[in-house]
Amino acid sequence: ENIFDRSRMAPKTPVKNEPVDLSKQKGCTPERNPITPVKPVDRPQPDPWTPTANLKMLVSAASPDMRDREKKKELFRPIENSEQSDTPDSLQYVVVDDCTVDEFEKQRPSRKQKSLGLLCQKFLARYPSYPLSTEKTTISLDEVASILGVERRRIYDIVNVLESLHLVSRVAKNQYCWHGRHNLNQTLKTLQEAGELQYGELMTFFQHKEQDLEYKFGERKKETIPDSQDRPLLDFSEPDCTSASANSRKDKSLRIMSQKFVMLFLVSKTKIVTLDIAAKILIEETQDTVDHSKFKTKVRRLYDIANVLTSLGLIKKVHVTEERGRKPAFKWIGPVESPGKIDEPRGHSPTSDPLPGVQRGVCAPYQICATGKQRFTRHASFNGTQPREGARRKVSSEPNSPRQERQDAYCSKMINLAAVCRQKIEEDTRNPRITSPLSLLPVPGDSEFCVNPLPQAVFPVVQADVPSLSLPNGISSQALHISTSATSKTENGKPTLLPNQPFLCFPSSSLFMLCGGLQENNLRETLPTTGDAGNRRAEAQATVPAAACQKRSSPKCASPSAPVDDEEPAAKKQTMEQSDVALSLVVPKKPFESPKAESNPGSGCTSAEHLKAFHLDLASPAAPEAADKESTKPLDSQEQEKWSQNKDPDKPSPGKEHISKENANQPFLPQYLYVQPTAGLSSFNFLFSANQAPGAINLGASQLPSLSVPYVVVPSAALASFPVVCSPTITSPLSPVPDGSFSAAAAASMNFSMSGLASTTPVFIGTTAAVTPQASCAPSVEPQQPAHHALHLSPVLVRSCGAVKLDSSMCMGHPVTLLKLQQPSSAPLTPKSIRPAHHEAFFETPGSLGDPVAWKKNEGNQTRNASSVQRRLEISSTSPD
DNA sequence: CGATCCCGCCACATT
DNA sequence: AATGTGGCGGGATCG
Repeated sequence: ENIFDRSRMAPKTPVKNEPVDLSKQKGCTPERNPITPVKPVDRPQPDPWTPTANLKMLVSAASPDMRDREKKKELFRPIENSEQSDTPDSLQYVVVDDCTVDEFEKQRPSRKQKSLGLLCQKFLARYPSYPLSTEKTTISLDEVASILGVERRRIYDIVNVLESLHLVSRVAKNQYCWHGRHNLNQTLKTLQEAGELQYGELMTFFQHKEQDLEYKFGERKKETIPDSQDRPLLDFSEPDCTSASANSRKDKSLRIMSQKFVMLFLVSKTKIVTLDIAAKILIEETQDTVDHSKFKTKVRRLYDIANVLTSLGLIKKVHVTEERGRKPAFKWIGPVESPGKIDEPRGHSPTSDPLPGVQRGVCAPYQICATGKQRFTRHASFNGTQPREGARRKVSSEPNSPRQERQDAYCSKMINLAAVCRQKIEEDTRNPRITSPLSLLPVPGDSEFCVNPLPQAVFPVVQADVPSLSLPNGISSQALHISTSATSKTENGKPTLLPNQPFLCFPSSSLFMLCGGLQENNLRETLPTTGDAGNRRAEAQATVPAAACQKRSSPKCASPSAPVDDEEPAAKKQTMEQSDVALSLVVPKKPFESPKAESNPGSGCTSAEHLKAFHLDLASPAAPEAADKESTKPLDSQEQEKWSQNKDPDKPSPGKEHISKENANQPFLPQYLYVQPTAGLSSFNFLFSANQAPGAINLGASQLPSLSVPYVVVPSAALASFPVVCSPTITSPLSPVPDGSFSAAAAASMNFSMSGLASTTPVFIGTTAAVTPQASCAPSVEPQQPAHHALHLSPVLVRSCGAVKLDSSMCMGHPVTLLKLQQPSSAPLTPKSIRPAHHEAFFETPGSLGDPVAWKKNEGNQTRNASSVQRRLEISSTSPD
């Protein structure tokens, strides 16, 4: 029958679709599927000619549904039958003509027939779900478009979503490679992990709480958004595919949105996600700007994505009725793996309770591309933020070029953003870790703020461990290596710095303070339904991005009970991965605000909420762990596994101590410094403080075990001046510092997750600091602190981390030493011994600190005062020792 | 009338 | 400059 259509169509020509087909087809497929007829659907008279046509018509008349159904069948059928078609052709042909008459009815194909979902089904029908590995199916967009009788634009919609799930990959212009569902589970797993990091809490929040709350967009929207998230998870994609090459491209919103959307389902306990919640979460804007129109557009896109996912059999439409009424929603009906992932070899949690998994979170904004290549892919976090309009587009897709631009953009945006980083630890190397996004907030005045207060900001550095960032794998490789090496050295070596720490100076302008928080991922918690709800909420709230928090004051939030959270976190951790933490960096704009929002992300913000979150986090061992991990990172050597193992064990030990002692547990809020690079991102460097960040970050953070590491970013330029340094190992001591001396040290580590690869190992960078010999520098800074402390990485961390990640890690950071205000004295650690540094060092920001809670822990530090600007550093170093 | 979401303009990216 | 991509949102259709 179908065939007929085609034929008939041709003659008719009128239909727009047809014409297209013909022309295009010519090139492509005709042969293959001569049959192609399928498209006909659109056309009006579908059936007439067929024998059954009349019957059908009748049916349809009787029931629209039936009609639709029939049509669908037809559509699909063609594909299947295609072979046959030929023959009939001629016959049909004739018929067709006659038929034309029938048009009346057919005329309007009805929108449904043209739906993206239907189109997608047709598209999918053309390819085997599980193609033989041997055959490599390439898809020509033009060809498919013509065959299916649609404009290419529509095919992009489908392909983009499929690409986000790695069912296809782009190999060249107009060419995609069909992979089928072989890797679907892996992809989903990856997304789930990523999703947990990013959205775990959020989802919980929304699902439970949020609903209750209403959100009005205007306001809250922000909150929801955690901010930037990152996007990226994706790229990694299956390694295997190789197609990787293609990957890098832009991250377009559709692709990213699709992944995020899927993540939401995977993270959701109920596996049901309402459109509005999804839209809210996916709207990256941090800004309030979010407006209705934006929301509307987002929803439109979600429908597009949902249609494709529905065709894939991954979700189905449902409605949820809430208090408010019934809302459209989608339920995940695809494979669910959740449970599995959770466990991990690690085993972390159980025992660890005290320190439950820690993870460090790191963040890495980047993802690596999957492929071997190493490129960075975008930062997720960063990206997220900015994205708004123009920027987005621009985002380049390709690996190459655009990046810089973006970065630059990022920078600026970054400010706004908060990035959170997380890392997960997993035993598995394989999995790449994901990073969390970081968020940075700009501080008002930022540039200086830090500086100013401090005279040149010098910070004593402590090294803490390092935080690592996760980078995408490939990317960094080199860099990483370097760093690693450095780190490693550190480990071994000694960190020279310790003792004295040099301070760092940052150029004022460039600095920003960041606060980070940790978060865990949580998995989904269980449902909330229970009484927990309340708690949950709290959690959720916590999660909520700071911004949101800010804005809303959310009294609610306050309510949240910490305790609960704690528990959960732990549980979650265990369950889940454990430890991921996200960091967020925030720049406090103003302290005052801070209390609440300010740092949004981080600490401050939410004060209560976040705090809670933090607490939780803190409470949980995670932090410690994180620290450990970090320390480990240094090099390598240790296997990841180890590290993971170590982690647990370790944590408890040293790391914890540190952590605990300080605030670590708590609130974190560590602050970070961020320096803006003048140039593009590329130049950024981050410094981390040791601690975890407050969980704040947005999102929910809640429990993420991870640690956050604070870090600072230093602009390259800045670095230059600094002696900084890098990793301890490295030591760069060399340089003298120009200015003053600072050494920088920061070690921050970043983790990058590698994409596919693996593991995520965190990497750290060393931290030690470089020292600058000169004390000169230091002094300036704070008197309080003596500089002692150096940090080092903790051995443990190092180990663990180290090995794995080497590559991954990046290192941007230079180690820095931080001083901890509080306990400065103690500082002196042995370098190695110290390992835990983590939490130790960090900068506090007043604002962020603001939170009472958070601080409380820190209190020691003292308050940072308020001025936002000023921040002190603290190191928590190990402390007490 | 709100939920869906097709359609295709047009900006941006790539060639 | 041409062509590939794909963001985006008007407005049509569905329910």
